[in-house]
Amino acid sequence: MAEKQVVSSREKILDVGEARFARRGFAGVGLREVAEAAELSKSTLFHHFTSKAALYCCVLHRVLLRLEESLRPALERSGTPLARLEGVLDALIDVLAEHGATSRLLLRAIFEDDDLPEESLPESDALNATLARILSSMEALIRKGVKEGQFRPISAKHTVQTLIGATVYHFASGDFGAQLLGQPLFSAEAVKARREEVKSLVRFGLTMPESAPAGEPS
Amino acid sequence: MAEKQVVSSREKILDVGEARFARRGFAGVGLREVAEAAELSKSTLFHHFTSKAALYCCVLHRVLLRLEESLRPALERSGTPLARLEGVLDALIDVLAEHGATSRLLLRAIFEDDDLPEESLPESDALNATLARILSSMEALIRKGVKEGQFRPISAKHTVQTLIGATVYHFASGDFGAQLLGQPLFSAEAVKARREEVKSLVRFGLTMPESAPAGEPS
DNA sequence: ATCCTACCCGACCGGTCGGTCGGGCGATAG
DNA sequence: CTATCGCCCGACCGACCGGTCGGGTAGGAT
Repeated sequence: MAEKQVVSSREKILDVGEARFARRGFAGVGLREVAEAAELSKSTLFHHFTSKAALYCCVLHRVLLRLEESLRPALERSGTPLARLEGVLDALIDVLAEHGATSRLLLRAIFEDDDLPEESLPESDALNATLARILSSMEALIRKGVKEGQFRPISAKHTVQTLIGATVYHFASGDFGAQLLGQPLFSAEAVKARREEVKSLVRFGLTMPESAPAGEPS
Repeated sequence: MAEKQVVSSREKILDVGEARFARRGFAGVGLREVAEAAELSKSTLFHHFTSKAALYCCVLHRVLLRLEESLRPALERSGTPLARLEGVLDALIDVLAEHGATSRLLLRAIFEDDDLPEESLPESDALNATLARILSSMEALIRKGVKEGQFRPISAKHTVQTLIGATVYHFASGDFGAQLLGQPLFSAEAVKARREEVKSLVRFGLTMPESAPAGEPS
């Protein structure tokens, strides 16, 4: 018998932790709340996880592993880099849309460097390795293909949200985002590059007709 | 005498709160920590603010007011909508780059709906009104101008970060983001529109030469 | 029957949380 | 002089925090 119950206690704790941490963040969630929602005693949490921080890392790691698994087929499929990248983004969007908590968790993990204590748990190391794997494969894909494409419409609301989102996100990323980018986020070069990029996105977004042809009659 | 000291206690509390809340979030900051950093007693915090939530709202509101003030000249300047919007984004980038805490605070305010207790403080209402003002004026500007523009280079790293950032941000926005967008974030139409938008951004980003001509010789 | 292991629990620990209370201090008004 | 007011403080509160402890229970191996 592989599983003791319909769903193991460990998985149930991770499920609850994923939902709770996504909604209120690391500091905002109490272990009593998690235990109660998982229909377990708080002591049992410490039987499965060594600390609250370890539980948090395990939750994040499971999310990243699930994400990697969802992206892998698209990454390994044959075809042009553009088609493969679009497939990856399709898969990314699908998995984010399916699990509402995933993106919140990722965003927190990316821009909340200070949630966890400074010491690095073994769980956090495994987590970072998985994240690095995902990012490097996507970056390699982008770096490989330089193609031209045709435009697609974006509504004004989508445009403003994307611009604000991308910009706020950029500067909100902190040390973690700087690590992704490979240079300090607030350096003069980075600010200048960001500015040019946003201007380009604006010009790009504004070339799109505002009415959406894809469904949505309202 | 308008000011009692070089900087009033109230402003000092707001300064400390801004930095701390940006770094660790609402639940992650204790009032003792704030009081100590502001060189005041914790009791004094409650003399100036009715509760921790009220203090948090006042911090956010001050940030938004400062942001609105920075954007106003660019918004009111004459010129084409494209030039004005670029000026607004310039100002936005400048203010975000200058105050590192601002963007983190904004991101939290946008995607952490559950940080604050459910009841709406009077402070939070004023805050939401200011946010709505800023967003509507930017959206009106975008909606007004549909122009074509020339491209600017984006590096692969910038591209992947923007794509991930914009996408994660989109799905991380939750109820607050759905309010910005005017429709549910996870509806089939929204997912489809988002997918098309991201594809367009990919094609757009990939048409850019990867070497940057604008300064930056390294 | 005995032992071991995995799993789970209630009770409890020291410490910290947001928030309250009564009073002290200095300036201004009468 | 006293009264008042804005500002500030130390001491304190009940509730809750993350984490520990000793014990209980079921099952598989011997």
